[in-house]
Amino acid sequence: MPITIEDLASKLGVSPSTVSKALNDRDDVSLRTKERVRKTVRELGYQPSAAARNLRRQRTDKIGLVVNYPIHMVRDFLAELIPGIAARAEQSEYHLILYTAMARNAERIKSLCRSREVDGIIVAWPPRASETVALSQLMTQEDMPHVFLPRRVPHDEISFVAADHVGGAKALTQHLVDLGHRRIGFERLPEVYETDHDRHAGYVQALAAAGIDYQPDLVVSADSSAVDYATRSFKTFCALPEPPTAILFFTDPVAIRALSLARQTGLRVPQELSIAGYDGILSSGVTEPALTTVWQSAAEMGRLAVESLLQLISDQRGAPIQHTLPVKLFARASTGPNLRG
Amino acid sequence: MPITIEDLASKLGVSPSTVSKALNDRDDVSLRTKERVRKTVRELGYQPSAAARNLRRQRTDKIGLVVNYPIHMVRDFLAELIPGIAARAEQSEYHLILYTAMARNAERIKSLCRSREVDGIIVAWPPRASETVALSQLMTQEDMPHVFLPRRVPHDEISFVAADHVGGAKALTQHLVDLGHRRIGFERLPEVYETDHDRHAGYVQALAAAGIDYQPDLVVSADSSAVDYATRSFKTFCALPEPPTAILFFTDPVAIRALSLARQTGLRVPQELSIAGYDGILSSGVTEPALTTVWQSAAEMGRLAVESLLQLISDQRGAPIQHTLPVKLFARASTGPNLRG
DNA sequence: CTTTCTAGCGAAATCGATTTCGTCAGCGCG
DNA sequence: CGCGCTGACGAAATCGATTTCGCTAGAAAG
Repeated sequence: MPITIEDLASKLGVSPSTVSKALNDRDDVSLRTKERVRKTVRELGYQPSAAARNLRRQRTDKIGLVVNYPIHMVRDFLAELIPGIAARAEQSEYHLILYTAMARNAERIKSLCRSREVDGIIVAWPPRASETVALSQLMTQEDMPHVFLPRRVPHDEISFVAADHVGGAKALTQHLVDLGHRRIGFERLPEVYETDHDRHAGYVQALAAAGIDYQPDLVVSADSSAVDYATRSFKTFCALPEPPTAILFFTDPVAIRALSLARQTGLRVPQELSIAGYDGILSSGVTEPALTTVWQSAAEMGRLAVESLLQLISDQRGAPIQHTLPVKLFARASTGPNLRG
Repeated sequence: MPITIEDLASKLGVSPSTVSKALNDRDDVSLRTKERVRKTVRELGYQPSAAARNLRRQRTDKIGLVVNYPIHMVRDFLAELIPGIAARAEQSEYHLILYTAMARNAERIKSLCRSREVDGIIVAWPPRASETVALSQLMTQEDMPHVFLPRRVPHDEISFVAADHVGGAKALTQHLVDLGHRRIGFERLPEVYETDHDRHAGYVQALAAAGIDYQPDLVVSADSSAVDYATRSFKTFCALPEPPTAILFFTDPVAIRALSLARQTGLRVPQELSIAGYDGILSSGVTEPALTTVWQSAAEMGRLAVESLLQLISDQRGAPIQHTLPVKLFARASTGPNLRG
């Protein structure tokens, strides 16, 4: 039903090849003919069939975003990331296709590669390095350019865009040290995650730089399988013989939960306890007191991921691209001077 | 480079047509052959080329989401909407393509229709009914099924999924009336927007039902062009000879801003002033005090939009589908009994 | 005047699937 | 035995663009 290139050609009295070449600005078409073609295209509102050109050109001008994680757990981040990706992609005449229902399913990613419905893939949130490596190998075999997000992958051949979690945790810890804290609690996840490893390293580095001894009992492993592990972690800290005067929680939601637990317990924040989060979700600015946190710009990561991917797509055999973005410290009211010595 | 149907066919010693028919489960292929084909497909990991089948079948199994609005203004809603849409679409083997950079650009929507790269379109946020109608006509001409979101369109032939803003504003107003308020401030937008019209209608209805006279000076038009119109609206309310004891703000962010302005002014919420928002953004639950608001489930709207769209796609000439979803009242701590008589 | 280019165009192949239509073998039936 | 029917398959057309490869006419060169 829509106008085809053939319709156009016969209306102009030329062949379809000429029309195609005119539209793609090849140099074996006269200027006069190009003008005529373009004029008629505008008049008729001709738009080439995406399917036909995809088939012939063997590319689609689309990139895929595979979210390999329960979406509700990363909503805030996605809310920034997706517009960031889409905006940058559209600048280069690419569009974004979303694949959300393929959690941990290598089989589906393989199908996606083979169907060739995208020219490249951004994979978000495979939290373990081992999974990441497996997925990367699979996509490499299928000749599918790809970039991982939002954490580094300890592997030279894999492209990623990550936030600098060493630097982030270090900056937060440093901030607390500057406020006079010396007993700083640190909530961590099981060490299989690179992110946890990095943040812990940042914490350790900042302590060392300040000449503070590392005290293992101030580091609490969150039992993320428990329903309300925020409460659990918080209580563990409070139950210590000598509780910390400041605590770094692993994510903002946990820290926000801790804020209200502290209120319930009658602990004043930040006078009696400083609390900091991590990740800079949208809500963190409006709590009472406002939460100190570090922020990784998801939109910026998305933008960079697209740029890296486009480069991988054009440079057939280019080197992997790895970006580590600085994170920014937001020192707010939930952290304050250590008044307990 | 990837395996084609021809490779498969020659490996099996049958024709491509037979392979295709086997995979599409046609009944002029023997069961034995089907089994053989399926087995080999699994072994080789064959996946049909999306472009080729799109071209031949004249459909793509993809739907487009056109966000016709500055994204940063609707981030919270999008964070819910997009996963809702994607999840429902993927249940039916559809995928979602995002188009964000086509604000107010009918030309680009027309191109999208003609390129046939999607089978249907969900259009989010054309705030004015006139725009909506124009876009709808355009897409109808191009034979492109489409659904609008997230507000009603005053037009019988246009499909949409909307939240019930009359009901929402009514419920909020009623809630305040129940708390003993009789001077209830209402912030509104210019009336060109259906949403504003509906909410105002709900406010008026609730007042009437409670036997309270409508007082024009309690209704403040927000000057949404001003940078900090939240402050402006708030001050206008406070400057009234007889200020309201409760205020309904147009959106949660404005209400959240009002909360902190009230704190600065020394006005206690809710004892001296009740404040309510609208839209149920994620942050609203963590303010101090927690914000009373109404919530429209964006995920649910997305789900419904996809279902409507799929139906429009299959029923070539089906009737338009219109859904108005109830909104839910979240009565929280920012509204309380009227203590000022 | 012949030969050689070159600019500009078109015919046809191509991308990889689906679908239509025709073929053929085998079977049942009169 | 001949006819029609059916089940199973393949050849070829098709979707709508792009790209390769010729072809031709006229200009330039000798």
